[in-house]
Amino acid sequence: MSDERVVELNELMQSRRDNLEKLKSLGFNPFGEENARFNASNNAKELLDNFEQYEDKEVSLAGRLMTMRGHGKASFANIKDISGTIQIYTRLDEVGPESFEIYKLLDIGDLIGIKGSVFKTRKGEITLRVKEFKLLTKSLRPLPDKYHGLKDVDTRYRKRYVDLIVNDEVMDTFVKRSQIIQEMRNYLNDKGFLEVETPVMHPYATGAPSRPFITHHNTLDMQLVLRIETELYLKRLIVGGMEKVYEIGRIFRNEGLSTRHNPEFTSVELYWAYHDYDDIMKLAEELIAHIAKKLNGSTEIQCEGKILDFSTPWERITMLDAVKKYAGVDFNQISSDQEAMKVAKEHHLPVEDFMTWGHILNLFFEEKCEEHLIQPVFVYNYPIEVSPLAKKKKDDPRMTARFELFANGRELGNAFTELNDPDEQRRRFEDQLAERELEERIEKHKLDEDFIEALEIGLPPTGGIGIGIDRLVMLLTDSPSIRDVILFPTMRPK
RNA sequence: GGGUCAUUAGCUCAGUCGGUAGAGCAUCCGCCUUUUAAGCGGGGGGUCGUUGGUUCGAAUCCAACAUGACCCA
Repeated sequence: MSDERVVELNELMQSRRDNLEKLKSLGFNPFGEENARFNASNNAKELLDNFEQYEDKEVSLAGRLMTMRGHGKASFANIKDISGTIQIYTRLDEVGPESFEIYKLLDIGDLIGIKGSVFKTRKGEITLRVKEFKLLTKSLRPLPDKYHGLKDVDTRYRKRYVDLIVNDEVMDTFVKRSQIIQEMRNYLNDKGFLEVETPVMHPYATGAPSRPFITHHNTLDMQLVLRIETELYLKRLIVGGMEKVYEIGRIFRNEGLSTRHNPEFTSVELYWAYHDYDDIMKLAEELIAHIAKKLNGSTEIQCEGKILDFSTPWERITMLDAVKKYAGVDFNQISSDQEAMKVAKEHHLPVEDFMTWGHILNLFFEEKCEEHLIQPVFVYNYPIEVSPLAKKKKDDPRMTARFELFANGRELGNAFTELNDPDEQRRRFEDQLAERELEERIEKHKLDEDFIEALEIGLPPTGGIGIGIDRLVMLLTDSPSIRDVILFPTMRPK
């Protein structure tokens, strides 16, 4: 720390550094001890929930000092740990004059360890009566207002550590996020799925229609891209005989930011050999119902003022029926691309020249139906044009054995019976690439020859699904923005 | 990419018609041994996002830029 820097400190920070210097001069340097463990006997919630058990008993606790209310020769304060907040009460005549002098050098935000006993104040608040305390870390910057907290969203996302300290619901959301992922693993592991890790850095972008982030490997002197999906590597593992695999991991898409999109996000993809999309549908609804029940004790979820019921089985509707129901257009009565285009224009949909019957059906679905899908629902049988990796329906070659699951008007997952015919897969990839060129959107896409080769070795009949973890967490924690469920969302540097 | 809004003390916010800025919390000093948004008395703290412009004079009006939020594509 240069002298120049010290001069820039404002009054609030200077006062904390002054207190630190006073503590050091008294022989207490909170940063100076390498053996600074503090073994707390309890957390705040245990003491609050089990007062009868702990009343007048000696306990210890560690946490952050959140508020202080001095009373001359005594003081009340609140201590917060991950479980909650408990009041402490410190008296000059109980800790002694030397300790009380040190107590007076504490600041809000300091981390302290306390030994004491539990009692109830006159007003009935369960309180820890301090016998000894130890300053574990000095906080050198002020925390936000104890009452109004930190509201500025920009600061909340950039300084998430402060957000977590002062906004309890933020901590709650991220604890739940962790539990959701844990329950997902528990469920899949119990079913015999194998968790695997496939490369994050790919030689080129494949599989999904998205722009990649591009990077470079120095020694190999080659371009690499960050993955935009995990699908093709996981299916290679099914070829290899793994039979039931899943990967929970980060995906990177070089696209816009919004309340529903962050450039890096987390997905789970799973693949199940010798099964199909019907089996995956049952697995998906059970998986999510399981997570909801573990998280909230119920399959009913409160979300944006609505009650969403995840109890199984969920509603199932074909895309054709959904479009008929919500857009009032019966694509069974439309046979040509020209006719479909005409109807789309009548409905003022943003059509593009390359679009065919299936694209337009899908466009109707996206534009007119998705927003109505509030209760959990599987929409199945997707047009082949928008499903390059899904198996064609035997009885209707325009359609694939694919479904997406929706809740609260948003897509949560995408699944299908995997296309395993290598020659058809090659044709679909080629069509997809040709379409990309027409759209002039995508660069650096190449046909994944090695994946085709894997299919030639033989992919068993397989069902697979990808679920957006962030969107699932948004739903289950009633968070309106994806930035509320990602600890450090992508931001421009200030 | 387009539109709307926001940016004032560490935090949360006022600031009227253009006249060089206020409150609560926090902080500092004094008093206070069951308070709890503790209380009482006193003090300090600001390049009003940045850069220009208009004006005798700009937190305030105008423009550009920066960052963010919301809506649209």
